[in-house]
Amino acid sequence: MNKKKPTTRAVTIDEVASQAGVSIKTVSRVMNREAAVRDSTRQRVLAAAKELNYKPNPAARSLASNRSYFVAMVYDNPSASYLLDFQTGALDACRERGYSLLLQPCDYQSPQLVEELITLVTERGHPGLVLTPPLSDLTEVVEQLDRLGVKFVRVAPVDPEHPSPYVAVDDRAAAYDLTRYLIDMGHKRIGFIKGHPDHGASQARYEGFRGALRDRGLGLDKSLVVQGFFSFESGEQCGRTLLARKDHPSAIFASNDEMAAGVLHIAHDLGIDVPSRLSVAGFDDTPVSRYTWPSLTTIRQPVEAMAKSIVSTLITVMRDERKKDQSNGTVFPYELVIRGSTGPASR
Amino acid sequence: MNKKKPTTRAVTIDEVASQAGVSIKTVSRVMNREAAVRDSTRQRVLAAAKELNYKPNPAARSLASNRSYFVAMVYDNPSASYLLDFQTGALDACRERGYSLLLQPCDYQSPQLVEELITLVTERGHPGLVLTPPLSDLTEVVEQLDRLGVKFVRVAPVDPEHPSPYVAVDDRAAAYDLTRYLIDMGHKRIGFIKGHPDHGASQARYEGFRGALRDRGLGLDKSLVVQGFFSFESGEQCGRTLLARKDHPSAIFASNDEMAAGVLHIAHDLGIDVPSRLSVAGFDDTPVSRYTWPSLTTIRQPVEAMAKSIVSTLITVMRDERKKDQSNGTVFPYELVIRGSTGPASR
DNA sequence: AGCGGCGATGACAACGCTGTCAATACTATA
DNA sequence: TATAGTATTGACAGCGTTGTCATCGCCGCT
Repeated sequence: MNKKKPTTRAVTIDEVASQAGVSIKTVSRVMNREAAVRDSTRQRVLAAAKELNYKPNPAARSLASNRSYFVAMVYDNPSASYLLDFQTGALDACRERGYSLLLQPCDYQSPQLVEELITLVTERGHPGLVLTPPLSDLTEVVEQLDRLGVKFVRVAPVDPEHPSPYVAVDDRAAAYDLTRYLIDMGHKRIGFIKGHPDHGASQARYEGFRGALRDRGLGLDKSLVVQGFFSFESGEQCGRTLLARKDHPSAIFASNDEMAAGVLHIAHDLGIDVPSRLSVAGFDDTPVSRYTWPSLTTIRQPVEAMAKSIVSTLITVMRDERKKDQSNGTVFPYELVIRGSTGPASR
Repeated sequence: MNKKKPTTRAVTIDEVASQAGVSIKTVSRVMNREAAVRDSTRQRVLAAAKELNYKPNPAARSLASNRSYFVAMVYDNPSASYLLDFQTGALDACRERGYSLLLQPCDYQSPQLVEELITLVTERGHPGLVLTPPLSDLTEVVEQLDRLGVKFVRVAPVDPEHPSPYVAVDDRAAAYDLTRYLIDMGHKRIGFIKGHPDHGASQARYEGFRGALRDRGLGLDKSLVVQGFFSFESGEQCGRTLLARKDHPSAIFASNDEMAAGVLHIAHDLGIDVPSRLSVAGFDDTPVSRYTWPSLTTIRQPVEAMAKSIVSTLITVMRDERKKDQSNGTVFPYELVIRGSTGPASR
């Protein structure tokens, strides 16, 4: 029976080698998918490895090769659900390729940021880095890492100029679509809560918003645009600002779900019914968007798929010196999710 | 052709040794906090290490010592905010001790669970494991891991019998307090939504609820107790059940915040005002509890601190530094957080 | 048949650190 | 001052893998 009792002792390469009747070096070649191995030999080795349930020892591997089998996710204070989704996708990609995921929380404003990352990189045997927003937009960091030969990829960078690979959604277009939807529901005075100014997406979303107003022939009323910081509290504050006036906007588009939740709170406080007297929309489709009352109209991003994709790319970069002519970015589709927090403008 | 990028090279132990004028073995001793080093020597080595910014190479370390410098967090589908909080605390403890955190999502119902964990353990050089609920309650898993000599700790286990270290809060007492608070607000008919039956905490919370009713001389109306599964959707469903009747309870205690959020949704749907006609309470004080309207009365657990503490303990266990007579569990304090979703019973 | 070339393989020395155990430097005591 | 006993320290051999380079066949070609 193949039901072997699980053992905690690892099988070494020598055992596989003698089982297959080859040298350990050949086993190593097979395990690393190197080309120069006769196919019959490869099969024999693979069979032996499988039978013995051999797994290369990662410590020995990275010691000998000075390579890393780690991907480090670098983030600063993300929303919990974003982190979870991203991790799930990243872990998925890692598992497929036999890598592990490290977590590197950090402070994007720290002057020692690059230094810290370098420390991480050298300490851990040169893992690849995944820079999530807003780190993906720190030009100086990106350039220094590049100069030092650190392999990295970026998530949702504003500036796709840098040749490092990235994933993103078209924030501008998404915000445009959502705004147009609101306009088409009859809203003429729409409040906008900008996202954290250090996140590239904030600017893009704002531009999408303005673009839709323009294309629909509505002017931009600057007094209806307020600066938020992606937090629930900032959403409350902005909501208070926008809703204080008697002639408050009939719709508010917040640059993320948490701020939209804050706006809803204030609307409830003020006794403004949603959506009959006020429509509220968010962005990201985090679980939050379903916990609020009413549920939020928002934009869904395929965060998990994006994470999986970009981490997979990163691993490719770490391994192969991927072809230089390949396009460096992937843009994923978004989806407008309409829920109860938006409705036709009342008159 | 072989263009050499400026690369980051790690400082090795030899350099520190010669800088400090000792053997590499002595440096090794200092880095591992071994006792048998004269204090003056230690200082000299530490100074040299600091000056050169030396960091031991973890791969070499674990290869040579057959020890792991990893802690693996094993979890099944947790709430995002729990995961984030826990990770933050766990990472904190790891950083302090120079360890790294691995993530191991898994399916607690999988028959191959133990096998998978064993694979992880052997592949990764015997990391310590942190079992989060409901994995901490799988007796068979716990016993097998123990038998195989895997080092692990448990989070919020029902059954603290097993000698492995654990952290928890007193779920029973917390639920008791929250229930008593509701009763003291004048509620006599209180609905209860049980948590996922596979989570140990569910039972404890239910017991606390019943205990408070009993101590306050209120009978348990079984028709007001429904089974949930910790999800928002199950909360909605249970809420619908409890609120369908004309004489619905005047308060509902859900075993976690997400289910409480579901109840609020239904209450809104049915036009039942909260808290004037219905009080709703949750458990966990996740961010969700502030996004709902009204904000949720709930129980706060110091998840981050608990994570830090238990991971720190795990590392101690991994290093064999733990005194045997030490108690194996730590119970953290909880806090009753009263917000807008609960109020006096209407008459 | 002899020769160069190349694909396939193996021998062996790292990789940076820790475990073992021997060597040396102290300390207290007689 | 000598001596045993203890505290410090270092030499050296791996840990399991990969990089380098030598070797071995086998091929086609002269």
